[in-house]
Amino acid sequence: MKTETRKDEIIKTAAKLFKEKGYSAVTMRDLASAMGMKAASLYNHIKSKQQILKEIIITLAEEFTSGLRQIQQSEKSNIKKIEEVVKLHVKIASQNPYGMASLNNDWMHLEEKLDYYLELRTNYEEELREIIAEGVKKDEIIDENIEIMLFSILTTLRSLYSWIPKKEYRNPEKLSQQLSTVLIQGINKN
Amino acid sequence: MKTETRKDEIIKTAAKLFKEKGYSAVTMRDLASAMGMKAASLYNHIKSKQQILKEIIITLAEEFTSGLRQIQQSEKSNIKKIEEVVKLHVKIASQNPYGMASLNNDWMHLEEKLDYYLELRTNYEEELREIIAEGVKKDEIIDENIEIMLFSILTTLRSLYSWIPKKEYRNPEKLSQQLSTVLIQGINKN
DNA sequence: CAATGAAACTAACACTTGTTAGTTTCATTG
DNA sequence: CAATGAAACTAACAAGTGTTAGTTTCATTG
Repeated sequence: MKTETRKDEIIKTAAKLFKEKGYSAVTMRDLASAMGMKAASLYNHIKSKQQILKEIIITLAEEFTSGLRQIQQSEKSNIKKIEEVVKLHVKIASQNPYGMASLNNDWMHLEEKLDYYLELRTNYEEELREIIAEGVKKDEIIDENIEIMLFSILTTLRSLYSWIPKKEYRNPEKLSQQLSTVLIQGINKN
Repeated sequence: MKTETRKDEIIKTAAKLFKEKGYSAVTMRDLASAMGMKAASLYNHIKSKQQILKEIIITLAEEFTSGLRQIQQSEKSNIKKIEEVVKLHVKIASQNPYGMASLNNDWMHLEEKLDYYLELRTNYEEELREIIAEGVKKDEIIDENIEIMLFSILTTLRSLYSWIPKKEYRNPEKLSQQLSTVLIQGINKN
């Protein structure tokens, strides 16, 4: 683990600002000011505003992709696989909640890398859909509309970044376990 | 139901554009071009770009607030109340998915009305939290972390706008029912 | 048919945007 | 101590921003 470069600091700061106002509303002067420098100085470290967004989003998207692939290849039940997916999202969102905001809200501002991002995203959804479908086939999961189950789980997990900074969610183990319970068992007592 | 004014058309078109690129990335020239006119002409109908955002968001936020108040005042079980909340979200998101995108993603760009919006939002969350807490107290709902149940339900409902335009969700009755099942009963078969 | 008024237009404004070019600062190193 | 190189700076740019002022178009109406 090498020490953090100036470029890394800029990207981290940018992610924080992007979370608050969105990519388009953050100017290079805003970012420079948050870094304690002038806008032009940023360009000693980064190539463009666009590149910052790209690095934030693509890094995260690839983390999700490789994380899910590992889960997919394991020999667990499909319910257990979903629990692992919950853990994956909690872990990544805990490590980088700011970046997750860009991933969720600013992906459409990717330029050259937009198609690549969409490919990763589509594949991710498809693999998760298959886990659910397998679960239904093997009688682990109720025979309800698969798209709705997928939607419900995925949107909850995708929004994690906005709740995780609150103090009651500092413990990723506990959060993952509680979230799994709610998503899988529901909230009904009977 | 009076006929749609030019102003209404502008706001509707703006909501569509805001959904695709976000408030900050949509210019008045983009909006004008989508309306088939020049940017300056927009100002015959609207006061400012900011006013468009305000009308989109505040209208929706107030719809949610009054909708939830009615549910709260009814004499149903808390589980039934949650089912009604699901219906409310499905109904509003079906009617105005574009506006919902602004409500979810661009509320931070409200200026004078930001505090008012945040008040409505906080109250909404608090009332829903109370329904869940009541449900737990009355043994209708499992005694799990209330914040997590609230989070899970609310984020799913808040993201509805992005899935509803897909054809399989055209039937609001069916969608509400299926969503309620998944959110309340979970996905587990046992 | 003259007057009205809604709704478009052209032209321009002051300011902000991302980015580039070239320069300065200064601790580290041969 | 001279040379290096990372990291800041100033100044400027071309393009784009929201918005205003004043004007034109033209169907509707008294």
